[in-house]
Amino acid sequence: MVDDTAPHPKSRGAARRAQRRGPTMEDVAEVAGVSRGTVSRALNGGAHVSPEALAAVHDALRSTGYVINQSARSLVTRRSGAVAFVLSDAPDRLFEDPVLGALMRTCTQLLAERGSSLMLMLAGTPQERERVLHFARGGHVDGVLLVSVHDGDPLAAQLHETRVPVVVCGRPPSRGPAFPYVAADDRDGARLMTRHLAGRGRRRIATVAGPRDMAGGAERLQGFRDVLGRRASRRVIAHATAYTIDAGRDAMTRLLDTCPDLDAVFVASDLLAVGALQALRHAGRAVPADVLVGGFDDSAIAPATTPPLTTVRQPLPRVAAELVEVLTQLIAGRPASSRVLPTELVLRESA
Amino acid sequence: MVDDTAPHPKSRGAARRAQRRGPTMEDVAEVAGVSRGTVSRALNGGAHVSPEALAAVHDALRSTGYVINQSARSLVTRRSGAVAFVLSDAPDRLFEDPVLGALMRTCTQLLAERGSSLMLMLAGTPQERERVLHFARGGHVDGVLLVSVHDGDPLAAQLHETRVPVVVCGRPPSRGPAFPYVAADDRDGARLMTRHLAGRGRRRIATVAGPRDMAGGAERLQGFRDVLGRRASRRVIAHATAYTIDAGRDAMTRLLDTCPDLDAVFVASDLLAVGALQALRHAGRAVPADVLVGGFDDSAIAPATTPPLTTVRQPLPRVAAELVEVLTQLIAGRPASSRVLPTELVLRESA
DNA sequence: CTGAAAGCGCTTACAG
DNA sequence: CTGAAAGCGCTTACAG
Repeated sequence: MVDDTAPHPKSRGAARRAQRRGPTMEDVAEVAGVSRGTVSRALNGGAHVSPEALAAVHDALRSTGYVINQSARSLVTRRSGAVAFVLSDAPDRLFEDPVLGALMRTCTQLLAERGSSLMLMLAGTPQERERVLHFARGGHVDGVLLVSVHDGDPLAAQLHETRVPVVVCGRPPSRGPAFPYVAADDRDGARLMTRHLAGRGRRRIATVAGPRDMAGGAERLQGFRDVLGRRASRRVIAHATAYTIDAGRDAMTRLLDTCPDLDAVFVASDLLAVGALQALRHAGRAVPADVLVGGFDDSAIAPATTPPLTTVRQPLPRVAAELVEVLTQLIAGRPASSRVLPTELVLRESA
Repeated sequence: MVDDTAPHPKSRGAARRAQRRGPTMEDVAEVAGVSRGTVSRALNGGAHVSPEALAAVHDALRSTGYVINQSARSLVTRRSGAVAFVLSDAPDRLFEDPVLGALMRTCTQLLAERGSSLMLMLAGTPQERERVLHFARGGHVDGVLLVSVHDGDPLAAQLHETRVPVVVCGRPPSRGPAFPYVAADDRDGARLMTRHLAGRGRRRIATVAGPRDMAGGAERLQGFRDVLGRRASRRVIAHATAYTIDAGRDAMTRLLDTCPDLDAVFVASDLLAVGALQALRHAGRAVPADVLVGGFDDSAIAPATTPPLTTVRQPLPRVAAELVEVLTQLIAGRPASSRVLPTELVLRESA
């Protein structure tokens, strides 16, 4: 006769389940009639597991409704399964930009397909940056996607010290650590647009450049200069203070002041172009009759401006895909190199 | 004489550090001259720890550069420290909307202040939804912020079964599970705008309503009807198929067809209004001279449309704050009730 | 192929 | 107030 009141293995599992803990790997093993180790192996690729055991485990998995405990797994594998999407610039107004949304969305999706998650992190303030570093050092994330870095950004250098895998979106400033990056070919895109403007017979071509210290800005301005040479005098260049509609309006207004006879303008982002169009309208200049306006990005807003915006397309889905790909390589310990993706001119009505 | 070659406790820690594992709580305890338990207590509020021990631990914390291992902590506390921000609708075009960006940004920030992280998750496809459920069941997230649910969304019901804390952004469909929600007062906002339109002497007021099955849409339409009564015939209502610029243009075009004599239109979102303005312009109707246009949201695009958009402000920062607050309560096991936040009219030039 | 066992780094009753 | 110890749920050499 056995003492039925004595606790035995089976009752433990039952009790645990009763208190809503969810089945553990031990429970699955019990149901499948194998050991915990075998269940684990079956879950992780199924190498060194017999077909029968595999089948039994799979049955047990569904019958128990097993869900792995990621914390327990992470504790031993030292992989969190998450990636930080870090907005390195003061992101107050950054979120207005559809470009960012598109990037975030595609990254989230591609990461999910690889079983990883996107953790959104802000890094505009010192405390926020400290938090990012903390996450990197503590292994809370396996890698970081660094978006919108600007010159002299302290975060990049600090991240470098943590040795966490990092890939930068956009060409990073030359003075920071040499992280791999993925960027659209900003310079060539700017050349494409500037040439287009010049090709339409305009003589006085100006540009609203991006903020001086931000990724992409310098490249696009350089492309503009490549085509225009000495004609690209300072009077013809206005730097926006941020990538926002308001900043675009202000910069365009200044441009109209310093260079009233301009007949075309290359604006370094679509959002800036929305502002530039406003300023032009306000000044009574017709687009494209009096002034040709070319944007950059081909974001969701471009076809919706008045008139619809001729712009340079950044291949955002590809940027996102390469970003995720490169980071995945890095996390796996494999080397990965930067990629620069081609841009293309998208003709609409503004130029 | 002691055998110096024998491994002893201290050498273990040193070896571990050498292989770049980072200091553990054990190391901190050793440096502070206390036990691991005391370090843990010091870290978790410092209750039942003497001032001296506390000081010693804090010194050791900085001198060792200790960073907690979140996985280990989560394993025992059953708290992940992360919250899922779930985009329940097919999010293809959703990310265009600055409203979403603002919401995400503020939530991320407020969550960070409370030591939690925002995990972005898409839930447009069955696989994506399954992933969300998996995360909820597996405790990978402590709670979920459900954004943009629509009628008949299967995710809500399934999430309910997992018993994970959920708070919905926007008024959830009446037939789903009764999650607490945080919403702007859509109905009252719509009334405000419709009354404003009527107050400016317009006789033929139409509306571009949101998609039939989406959160907010029904409420805003109801508010419109509240004011207009029987005058709100079907001819005067066009439903957009999504909250996008394109859908706004299409809906406005249809409206112009069915109700060519309209002299004012209440558009259920700013992004839709951008499209509506395009359609109006294309049809040669001057805004506001011929047609008054009122939007909803007061998103970043509103001041930048042509003409600047009169709209209804949703208090997004407050929505985000309440969302985080309610979810925090729920996670802590305290009950929390829904909140509806007041909206206000923002007068610009379109109406 | 498979099981027993050690170990990942914490937290938290339990004694004292 | 504090330490010793159990335990959270996994993975992964190590034997067999």
